[in-house]
Parts: sequence; structure tokens; C-alpha cells
Amino acid sequence: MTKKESVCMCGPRMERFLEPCLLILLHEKETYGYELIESLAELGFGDNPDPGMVYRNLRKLEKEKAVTSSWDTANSGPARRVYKLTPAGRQAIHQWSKHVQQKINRLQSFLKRYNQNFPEGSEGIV
Amino acid sequence: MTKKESVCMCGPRMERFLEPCLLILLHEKETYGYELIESLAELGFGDNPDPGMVYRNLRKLEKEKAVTSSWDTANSGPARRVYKLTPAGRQAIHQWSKHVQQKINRLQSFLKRYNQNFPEGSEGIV
DNA sequence: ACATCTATATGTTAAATACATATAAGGAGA
DNA sequence: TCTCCTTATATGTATTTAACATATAGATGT
Repeated sequence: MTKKESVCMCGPRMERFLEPCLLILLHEKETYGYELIESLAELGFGDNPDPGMVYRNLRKLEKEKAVTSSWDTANSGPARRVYKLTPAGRQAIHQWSKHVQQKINRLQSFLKRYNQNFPEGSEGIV
Repeated sequence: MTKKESVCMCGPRMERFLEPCLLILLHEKETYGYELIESLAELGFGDNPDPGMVYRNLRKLEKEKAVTSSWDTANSGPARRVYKLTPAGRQAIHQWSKHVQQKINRLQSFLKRYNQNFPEGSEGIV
């Protein structure tokens, strides 16, 4: 059996929301993991996204050539691995944005249905 | 180590979008798996959602007391397992709707950021 | 008898997430 | 110097979900 090939970098499952968030932050400026973790809160992640997830995602993005990395030892404190978006990563962002829009549509069609089922405070307040 | 208890039926991960869709369809009317599969397309699932997922989800919802089931042998064709929403299932829908709204917010804050990074056809058309 | 449709169900693999922990450099203060 | 805290990156592992394949079986039409 041949494995069904996926259409884009977003993969077959359209989850992994962390990935596009990292990409867009890296589009804004090249930076390193620890700072990305702090920036992620703005993009709707809780106070502290799992560092393990972030670092692993960054390495994966690098393996997929969406980013490149290099060590920054110029600053005080431990060395930082600084990531930089590649043109491929830039393209991936555009792909992701489409998928995110589709996902929003799906979620909204659920909410619409929900509001039809439970109109305006028909009971909703739990 | 004690396992961190999750806040609601939606669980820790906020995915499993199939689950709230099944619940809302069952709120509209009690019905059976095969028909639910057909109805799911309207709620943003592709042409044919994986039957395996649907049936397993239904059994899981039953185990969690969100639905009850009984056999319907009155109709022609193979027997149907008919599912009915419970009050607990009804409550779960409200929980889910909140989580879905939150998810939409997160996705939209990504899209907003995306549009700031790539304003109005700055290149976007891939 | 055979194929086909309806209907439910299970097995198996791959992937993502959550959570825990390891490692180490550098700075502040006793 | 020794300890503690912060910064910074990384790995280990268990659980969960999704994807895909396949099994089972009643009913119906030819």
C-alpha cells in the first residue's frame, strides 16, 4: 500500500498550531527558543507553553528547512540558538493561514448550529 | 505522582472536534451512527468522516454518560444502535461551545497577526 | 447463490500533546 | 567559594487522537 501523500507542510491533521505561531513570530524577527516561549502568550497560548514542545518544534522546522539556526554566544547568560525563517518557511506561513481560516470556518459552523439549538440565553449560563 | 485532573469533559487537549459535533446532532434528534456519519458533512467534516472514529466516539460518550443507547430493530435493514442525549451530554455541549469560541479566538489572533505581517496581497497569492 | 447496501465494530500504526526531568552557563549574594 | 536563582536548551515517556485498514453481519435485489 502506498501512503497517501499530504498536500502541504501543514500535514494531514491540521493541528500543531504551535508550528505556524513559531513561524509567524520568526517572520517578525529572528530570535531564540526562550524568547519565543514568552512571545507565544500573545498568540493565544496560556501563560507558559510547554518548553519541550517549543524546542522540539523548532528542531523539526529546521529539519524541514523552514528555519535555520545558529548559536549566539555574544550575549550574557547561556548560549542561545537563534532561528531564522527561510523562504520555504515563509511559504509555509501562507499555507497555514489558509488552513487556519478553514478551521475557523468549521468551528464557526459548529457555533452557528449551537446557537440555533440554544438561542440567546435559553439556558446556556451554566 | 497524581494525575492533573481536567477541568471539564472537553479534556485537557481541546481537540476531538468530532465529539461536540455528535452531541449537537444528537441534541437535534436522537439517531444512530450511520445517519450521524452522513450528517457530519454539514458540520464541516469532509465527505465521509471515518466511521471507526464515529462509532468509537459514540461508545465513549456512552461510557461517560453523555448519551444512552438502545437497539432499534423496527426498521428494515440491520439493527441500529440509537443514541439519545442525556442531561449531562447537554451540559457538555455548553462546555464545548465555550472551548470552541476560545479556539476561534486563538486562531483569529493568529490570522490577525498574519495579516499584519502580510498586508493585503503583499505577496500572499501562492 | 451472489453481490450490494446498510450498519456496527475492532485492530493497528503513527503522530501530537502533556508532563517530567536533565543539563549547563552565568550572575547575585552569603 | 559555595549555594541559589535565572536563563537556556534538550530529552524521556506515557497518554491520547487520528488515520487507515479490515472484520462482521443482516437485509435486499437479481
